[in-house]
Amino acid sequence: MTVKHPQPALQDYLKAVYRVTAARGGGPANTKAIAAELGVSQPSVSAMLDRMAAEGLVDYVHYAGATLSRRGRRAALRVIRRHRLLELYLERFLGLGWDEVHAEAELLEHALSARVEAAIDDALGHPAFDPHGDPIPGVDGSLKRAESRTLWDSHESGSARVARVSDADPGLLRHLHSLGIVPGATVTGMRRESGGALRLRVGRREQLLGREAAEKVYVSVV
Amino acid sequence: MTVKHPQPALQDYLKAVYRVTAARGGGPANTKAIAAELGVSQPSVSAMLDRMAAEGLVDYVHYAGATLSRRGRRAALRVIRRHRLLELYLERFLGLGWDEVHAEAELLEHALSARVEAAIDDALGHPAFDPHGDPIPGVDGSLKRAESRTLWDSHESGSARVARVSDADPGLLRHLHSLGIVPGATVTGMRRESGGALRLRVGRREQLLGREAAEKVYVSVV
DNA sequence: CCAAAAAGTTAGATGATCCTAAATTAGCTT
DNA sequence: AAGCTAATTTAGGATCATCTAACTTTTTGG
Repeated sequence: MTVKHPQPALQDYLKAVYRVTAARGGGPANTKAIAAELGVSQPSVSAMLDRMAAEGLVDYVHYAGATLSRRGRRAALRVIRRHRLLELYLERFLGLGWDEVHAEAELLEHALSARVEAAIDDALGHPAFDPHGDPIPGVDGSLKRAESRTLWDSHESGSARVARVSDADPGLLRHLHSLGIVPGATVTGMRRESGGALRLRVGRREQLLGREAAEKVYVSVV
Repeated sequence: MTVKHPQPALQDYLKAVYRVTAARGGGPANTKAIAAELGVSQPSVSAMLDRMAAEGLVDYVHYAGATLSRRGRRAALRVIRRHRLLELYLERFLGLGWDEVHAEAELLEHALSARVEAAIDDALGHPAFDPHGDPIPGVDGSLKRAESRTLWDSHESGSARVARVSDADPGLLRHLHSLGIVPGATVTGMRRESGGALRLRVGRREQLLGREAAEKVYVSVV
């Protein structure tokens, strides 16, 4: 029998194409980056992109890369919506730490029916952002634009508001949390130190944050 | 060392062997019944039982049937635990109807990590029964014995307490709910009618319940 | 007690997803 | 513009879970 909804693997590829495309400012996603994103070999990506192109989910030009079609984008946003709703739900209602929720949501997102998705959305009061500050797409595929300026790059502004934090690395998340760097927090007095660190203040604590980490925190300048 | 859960299909087979074995009072589960339980062909079952036997999950004698090994039983109870915890959680915390929760739990149960399983168990206060009155196995594999006397067979007792209800048929569940036949309810004045129905009272409502349905309700005589 | 029916298994194939190794293409660099 | 290198695709398999068709074993009923 034919399966009607995207398979788990397909959903992961949709997300990966979406993320890689975003990271390239809209340019086509290349095989290598998608493979890295998913922890899969490049030939696997090639093959899957062919399949997705045949199903009208991506525009795929061999050797050039893939871009989500309108349908593909809608499907990708739906997967991302479920992921982020789950992250927030797991944090709020089940007491998981913000460093744990990404991995758990990854497991659960493919098993979430529209019914339960809606129930979770209701329970959360139709939230706009997940625990890392990433915007939650609407059922209709609408999406708030995310901040793209990193904390590292905002060293010349007097102060900045933390908008979101890259979500996949639990260690980083625990570290940032311990420094008080969470969405909504205000950071001031940024100054780059020699040696690739950023000196900054959160509340009245003076801190040092490595460049690697500071580039994974996105802010709006205030 | 992420303990690798058995694959989704394997988990479904574990549950199926468990249920068929139970339905046969401990006797080995036969291929046909397992196939019917899972909606799969008999050869598929044959092949999977071979695999499960190789992994030490079942004792399988060709042409005779399969029984869960100690390990297989533990694994099956773990899957059932997750299923029933999810059913209860979905009903209590997400407002799903008792006729919906079985299907949704079926989808989610294979994606539930031990971490989230524990969080759900905590949120529910370590419950002993799911919404249909089925006992929830402990993490250690302990299990309360379930009532096995059906409402249909209790027609000679003056009254009975509903203990549990077969959970897979949403239509039946809605019907029973509308009659007030839910776990905990007390039923009195049972009398078999000609034509295969059971006359009974719930509270002060006099009702008729078909034999088919009355055989899917389990009671304790009071 | 044996032949037909029922149940079960073997054989062979399919589709999804993944892999490695080999061939091809594109993009730099000189 | 020729060649090197990095990226990509093609080729050829492997595994898992499933199917149908054909064969075998067990059960059952005259």
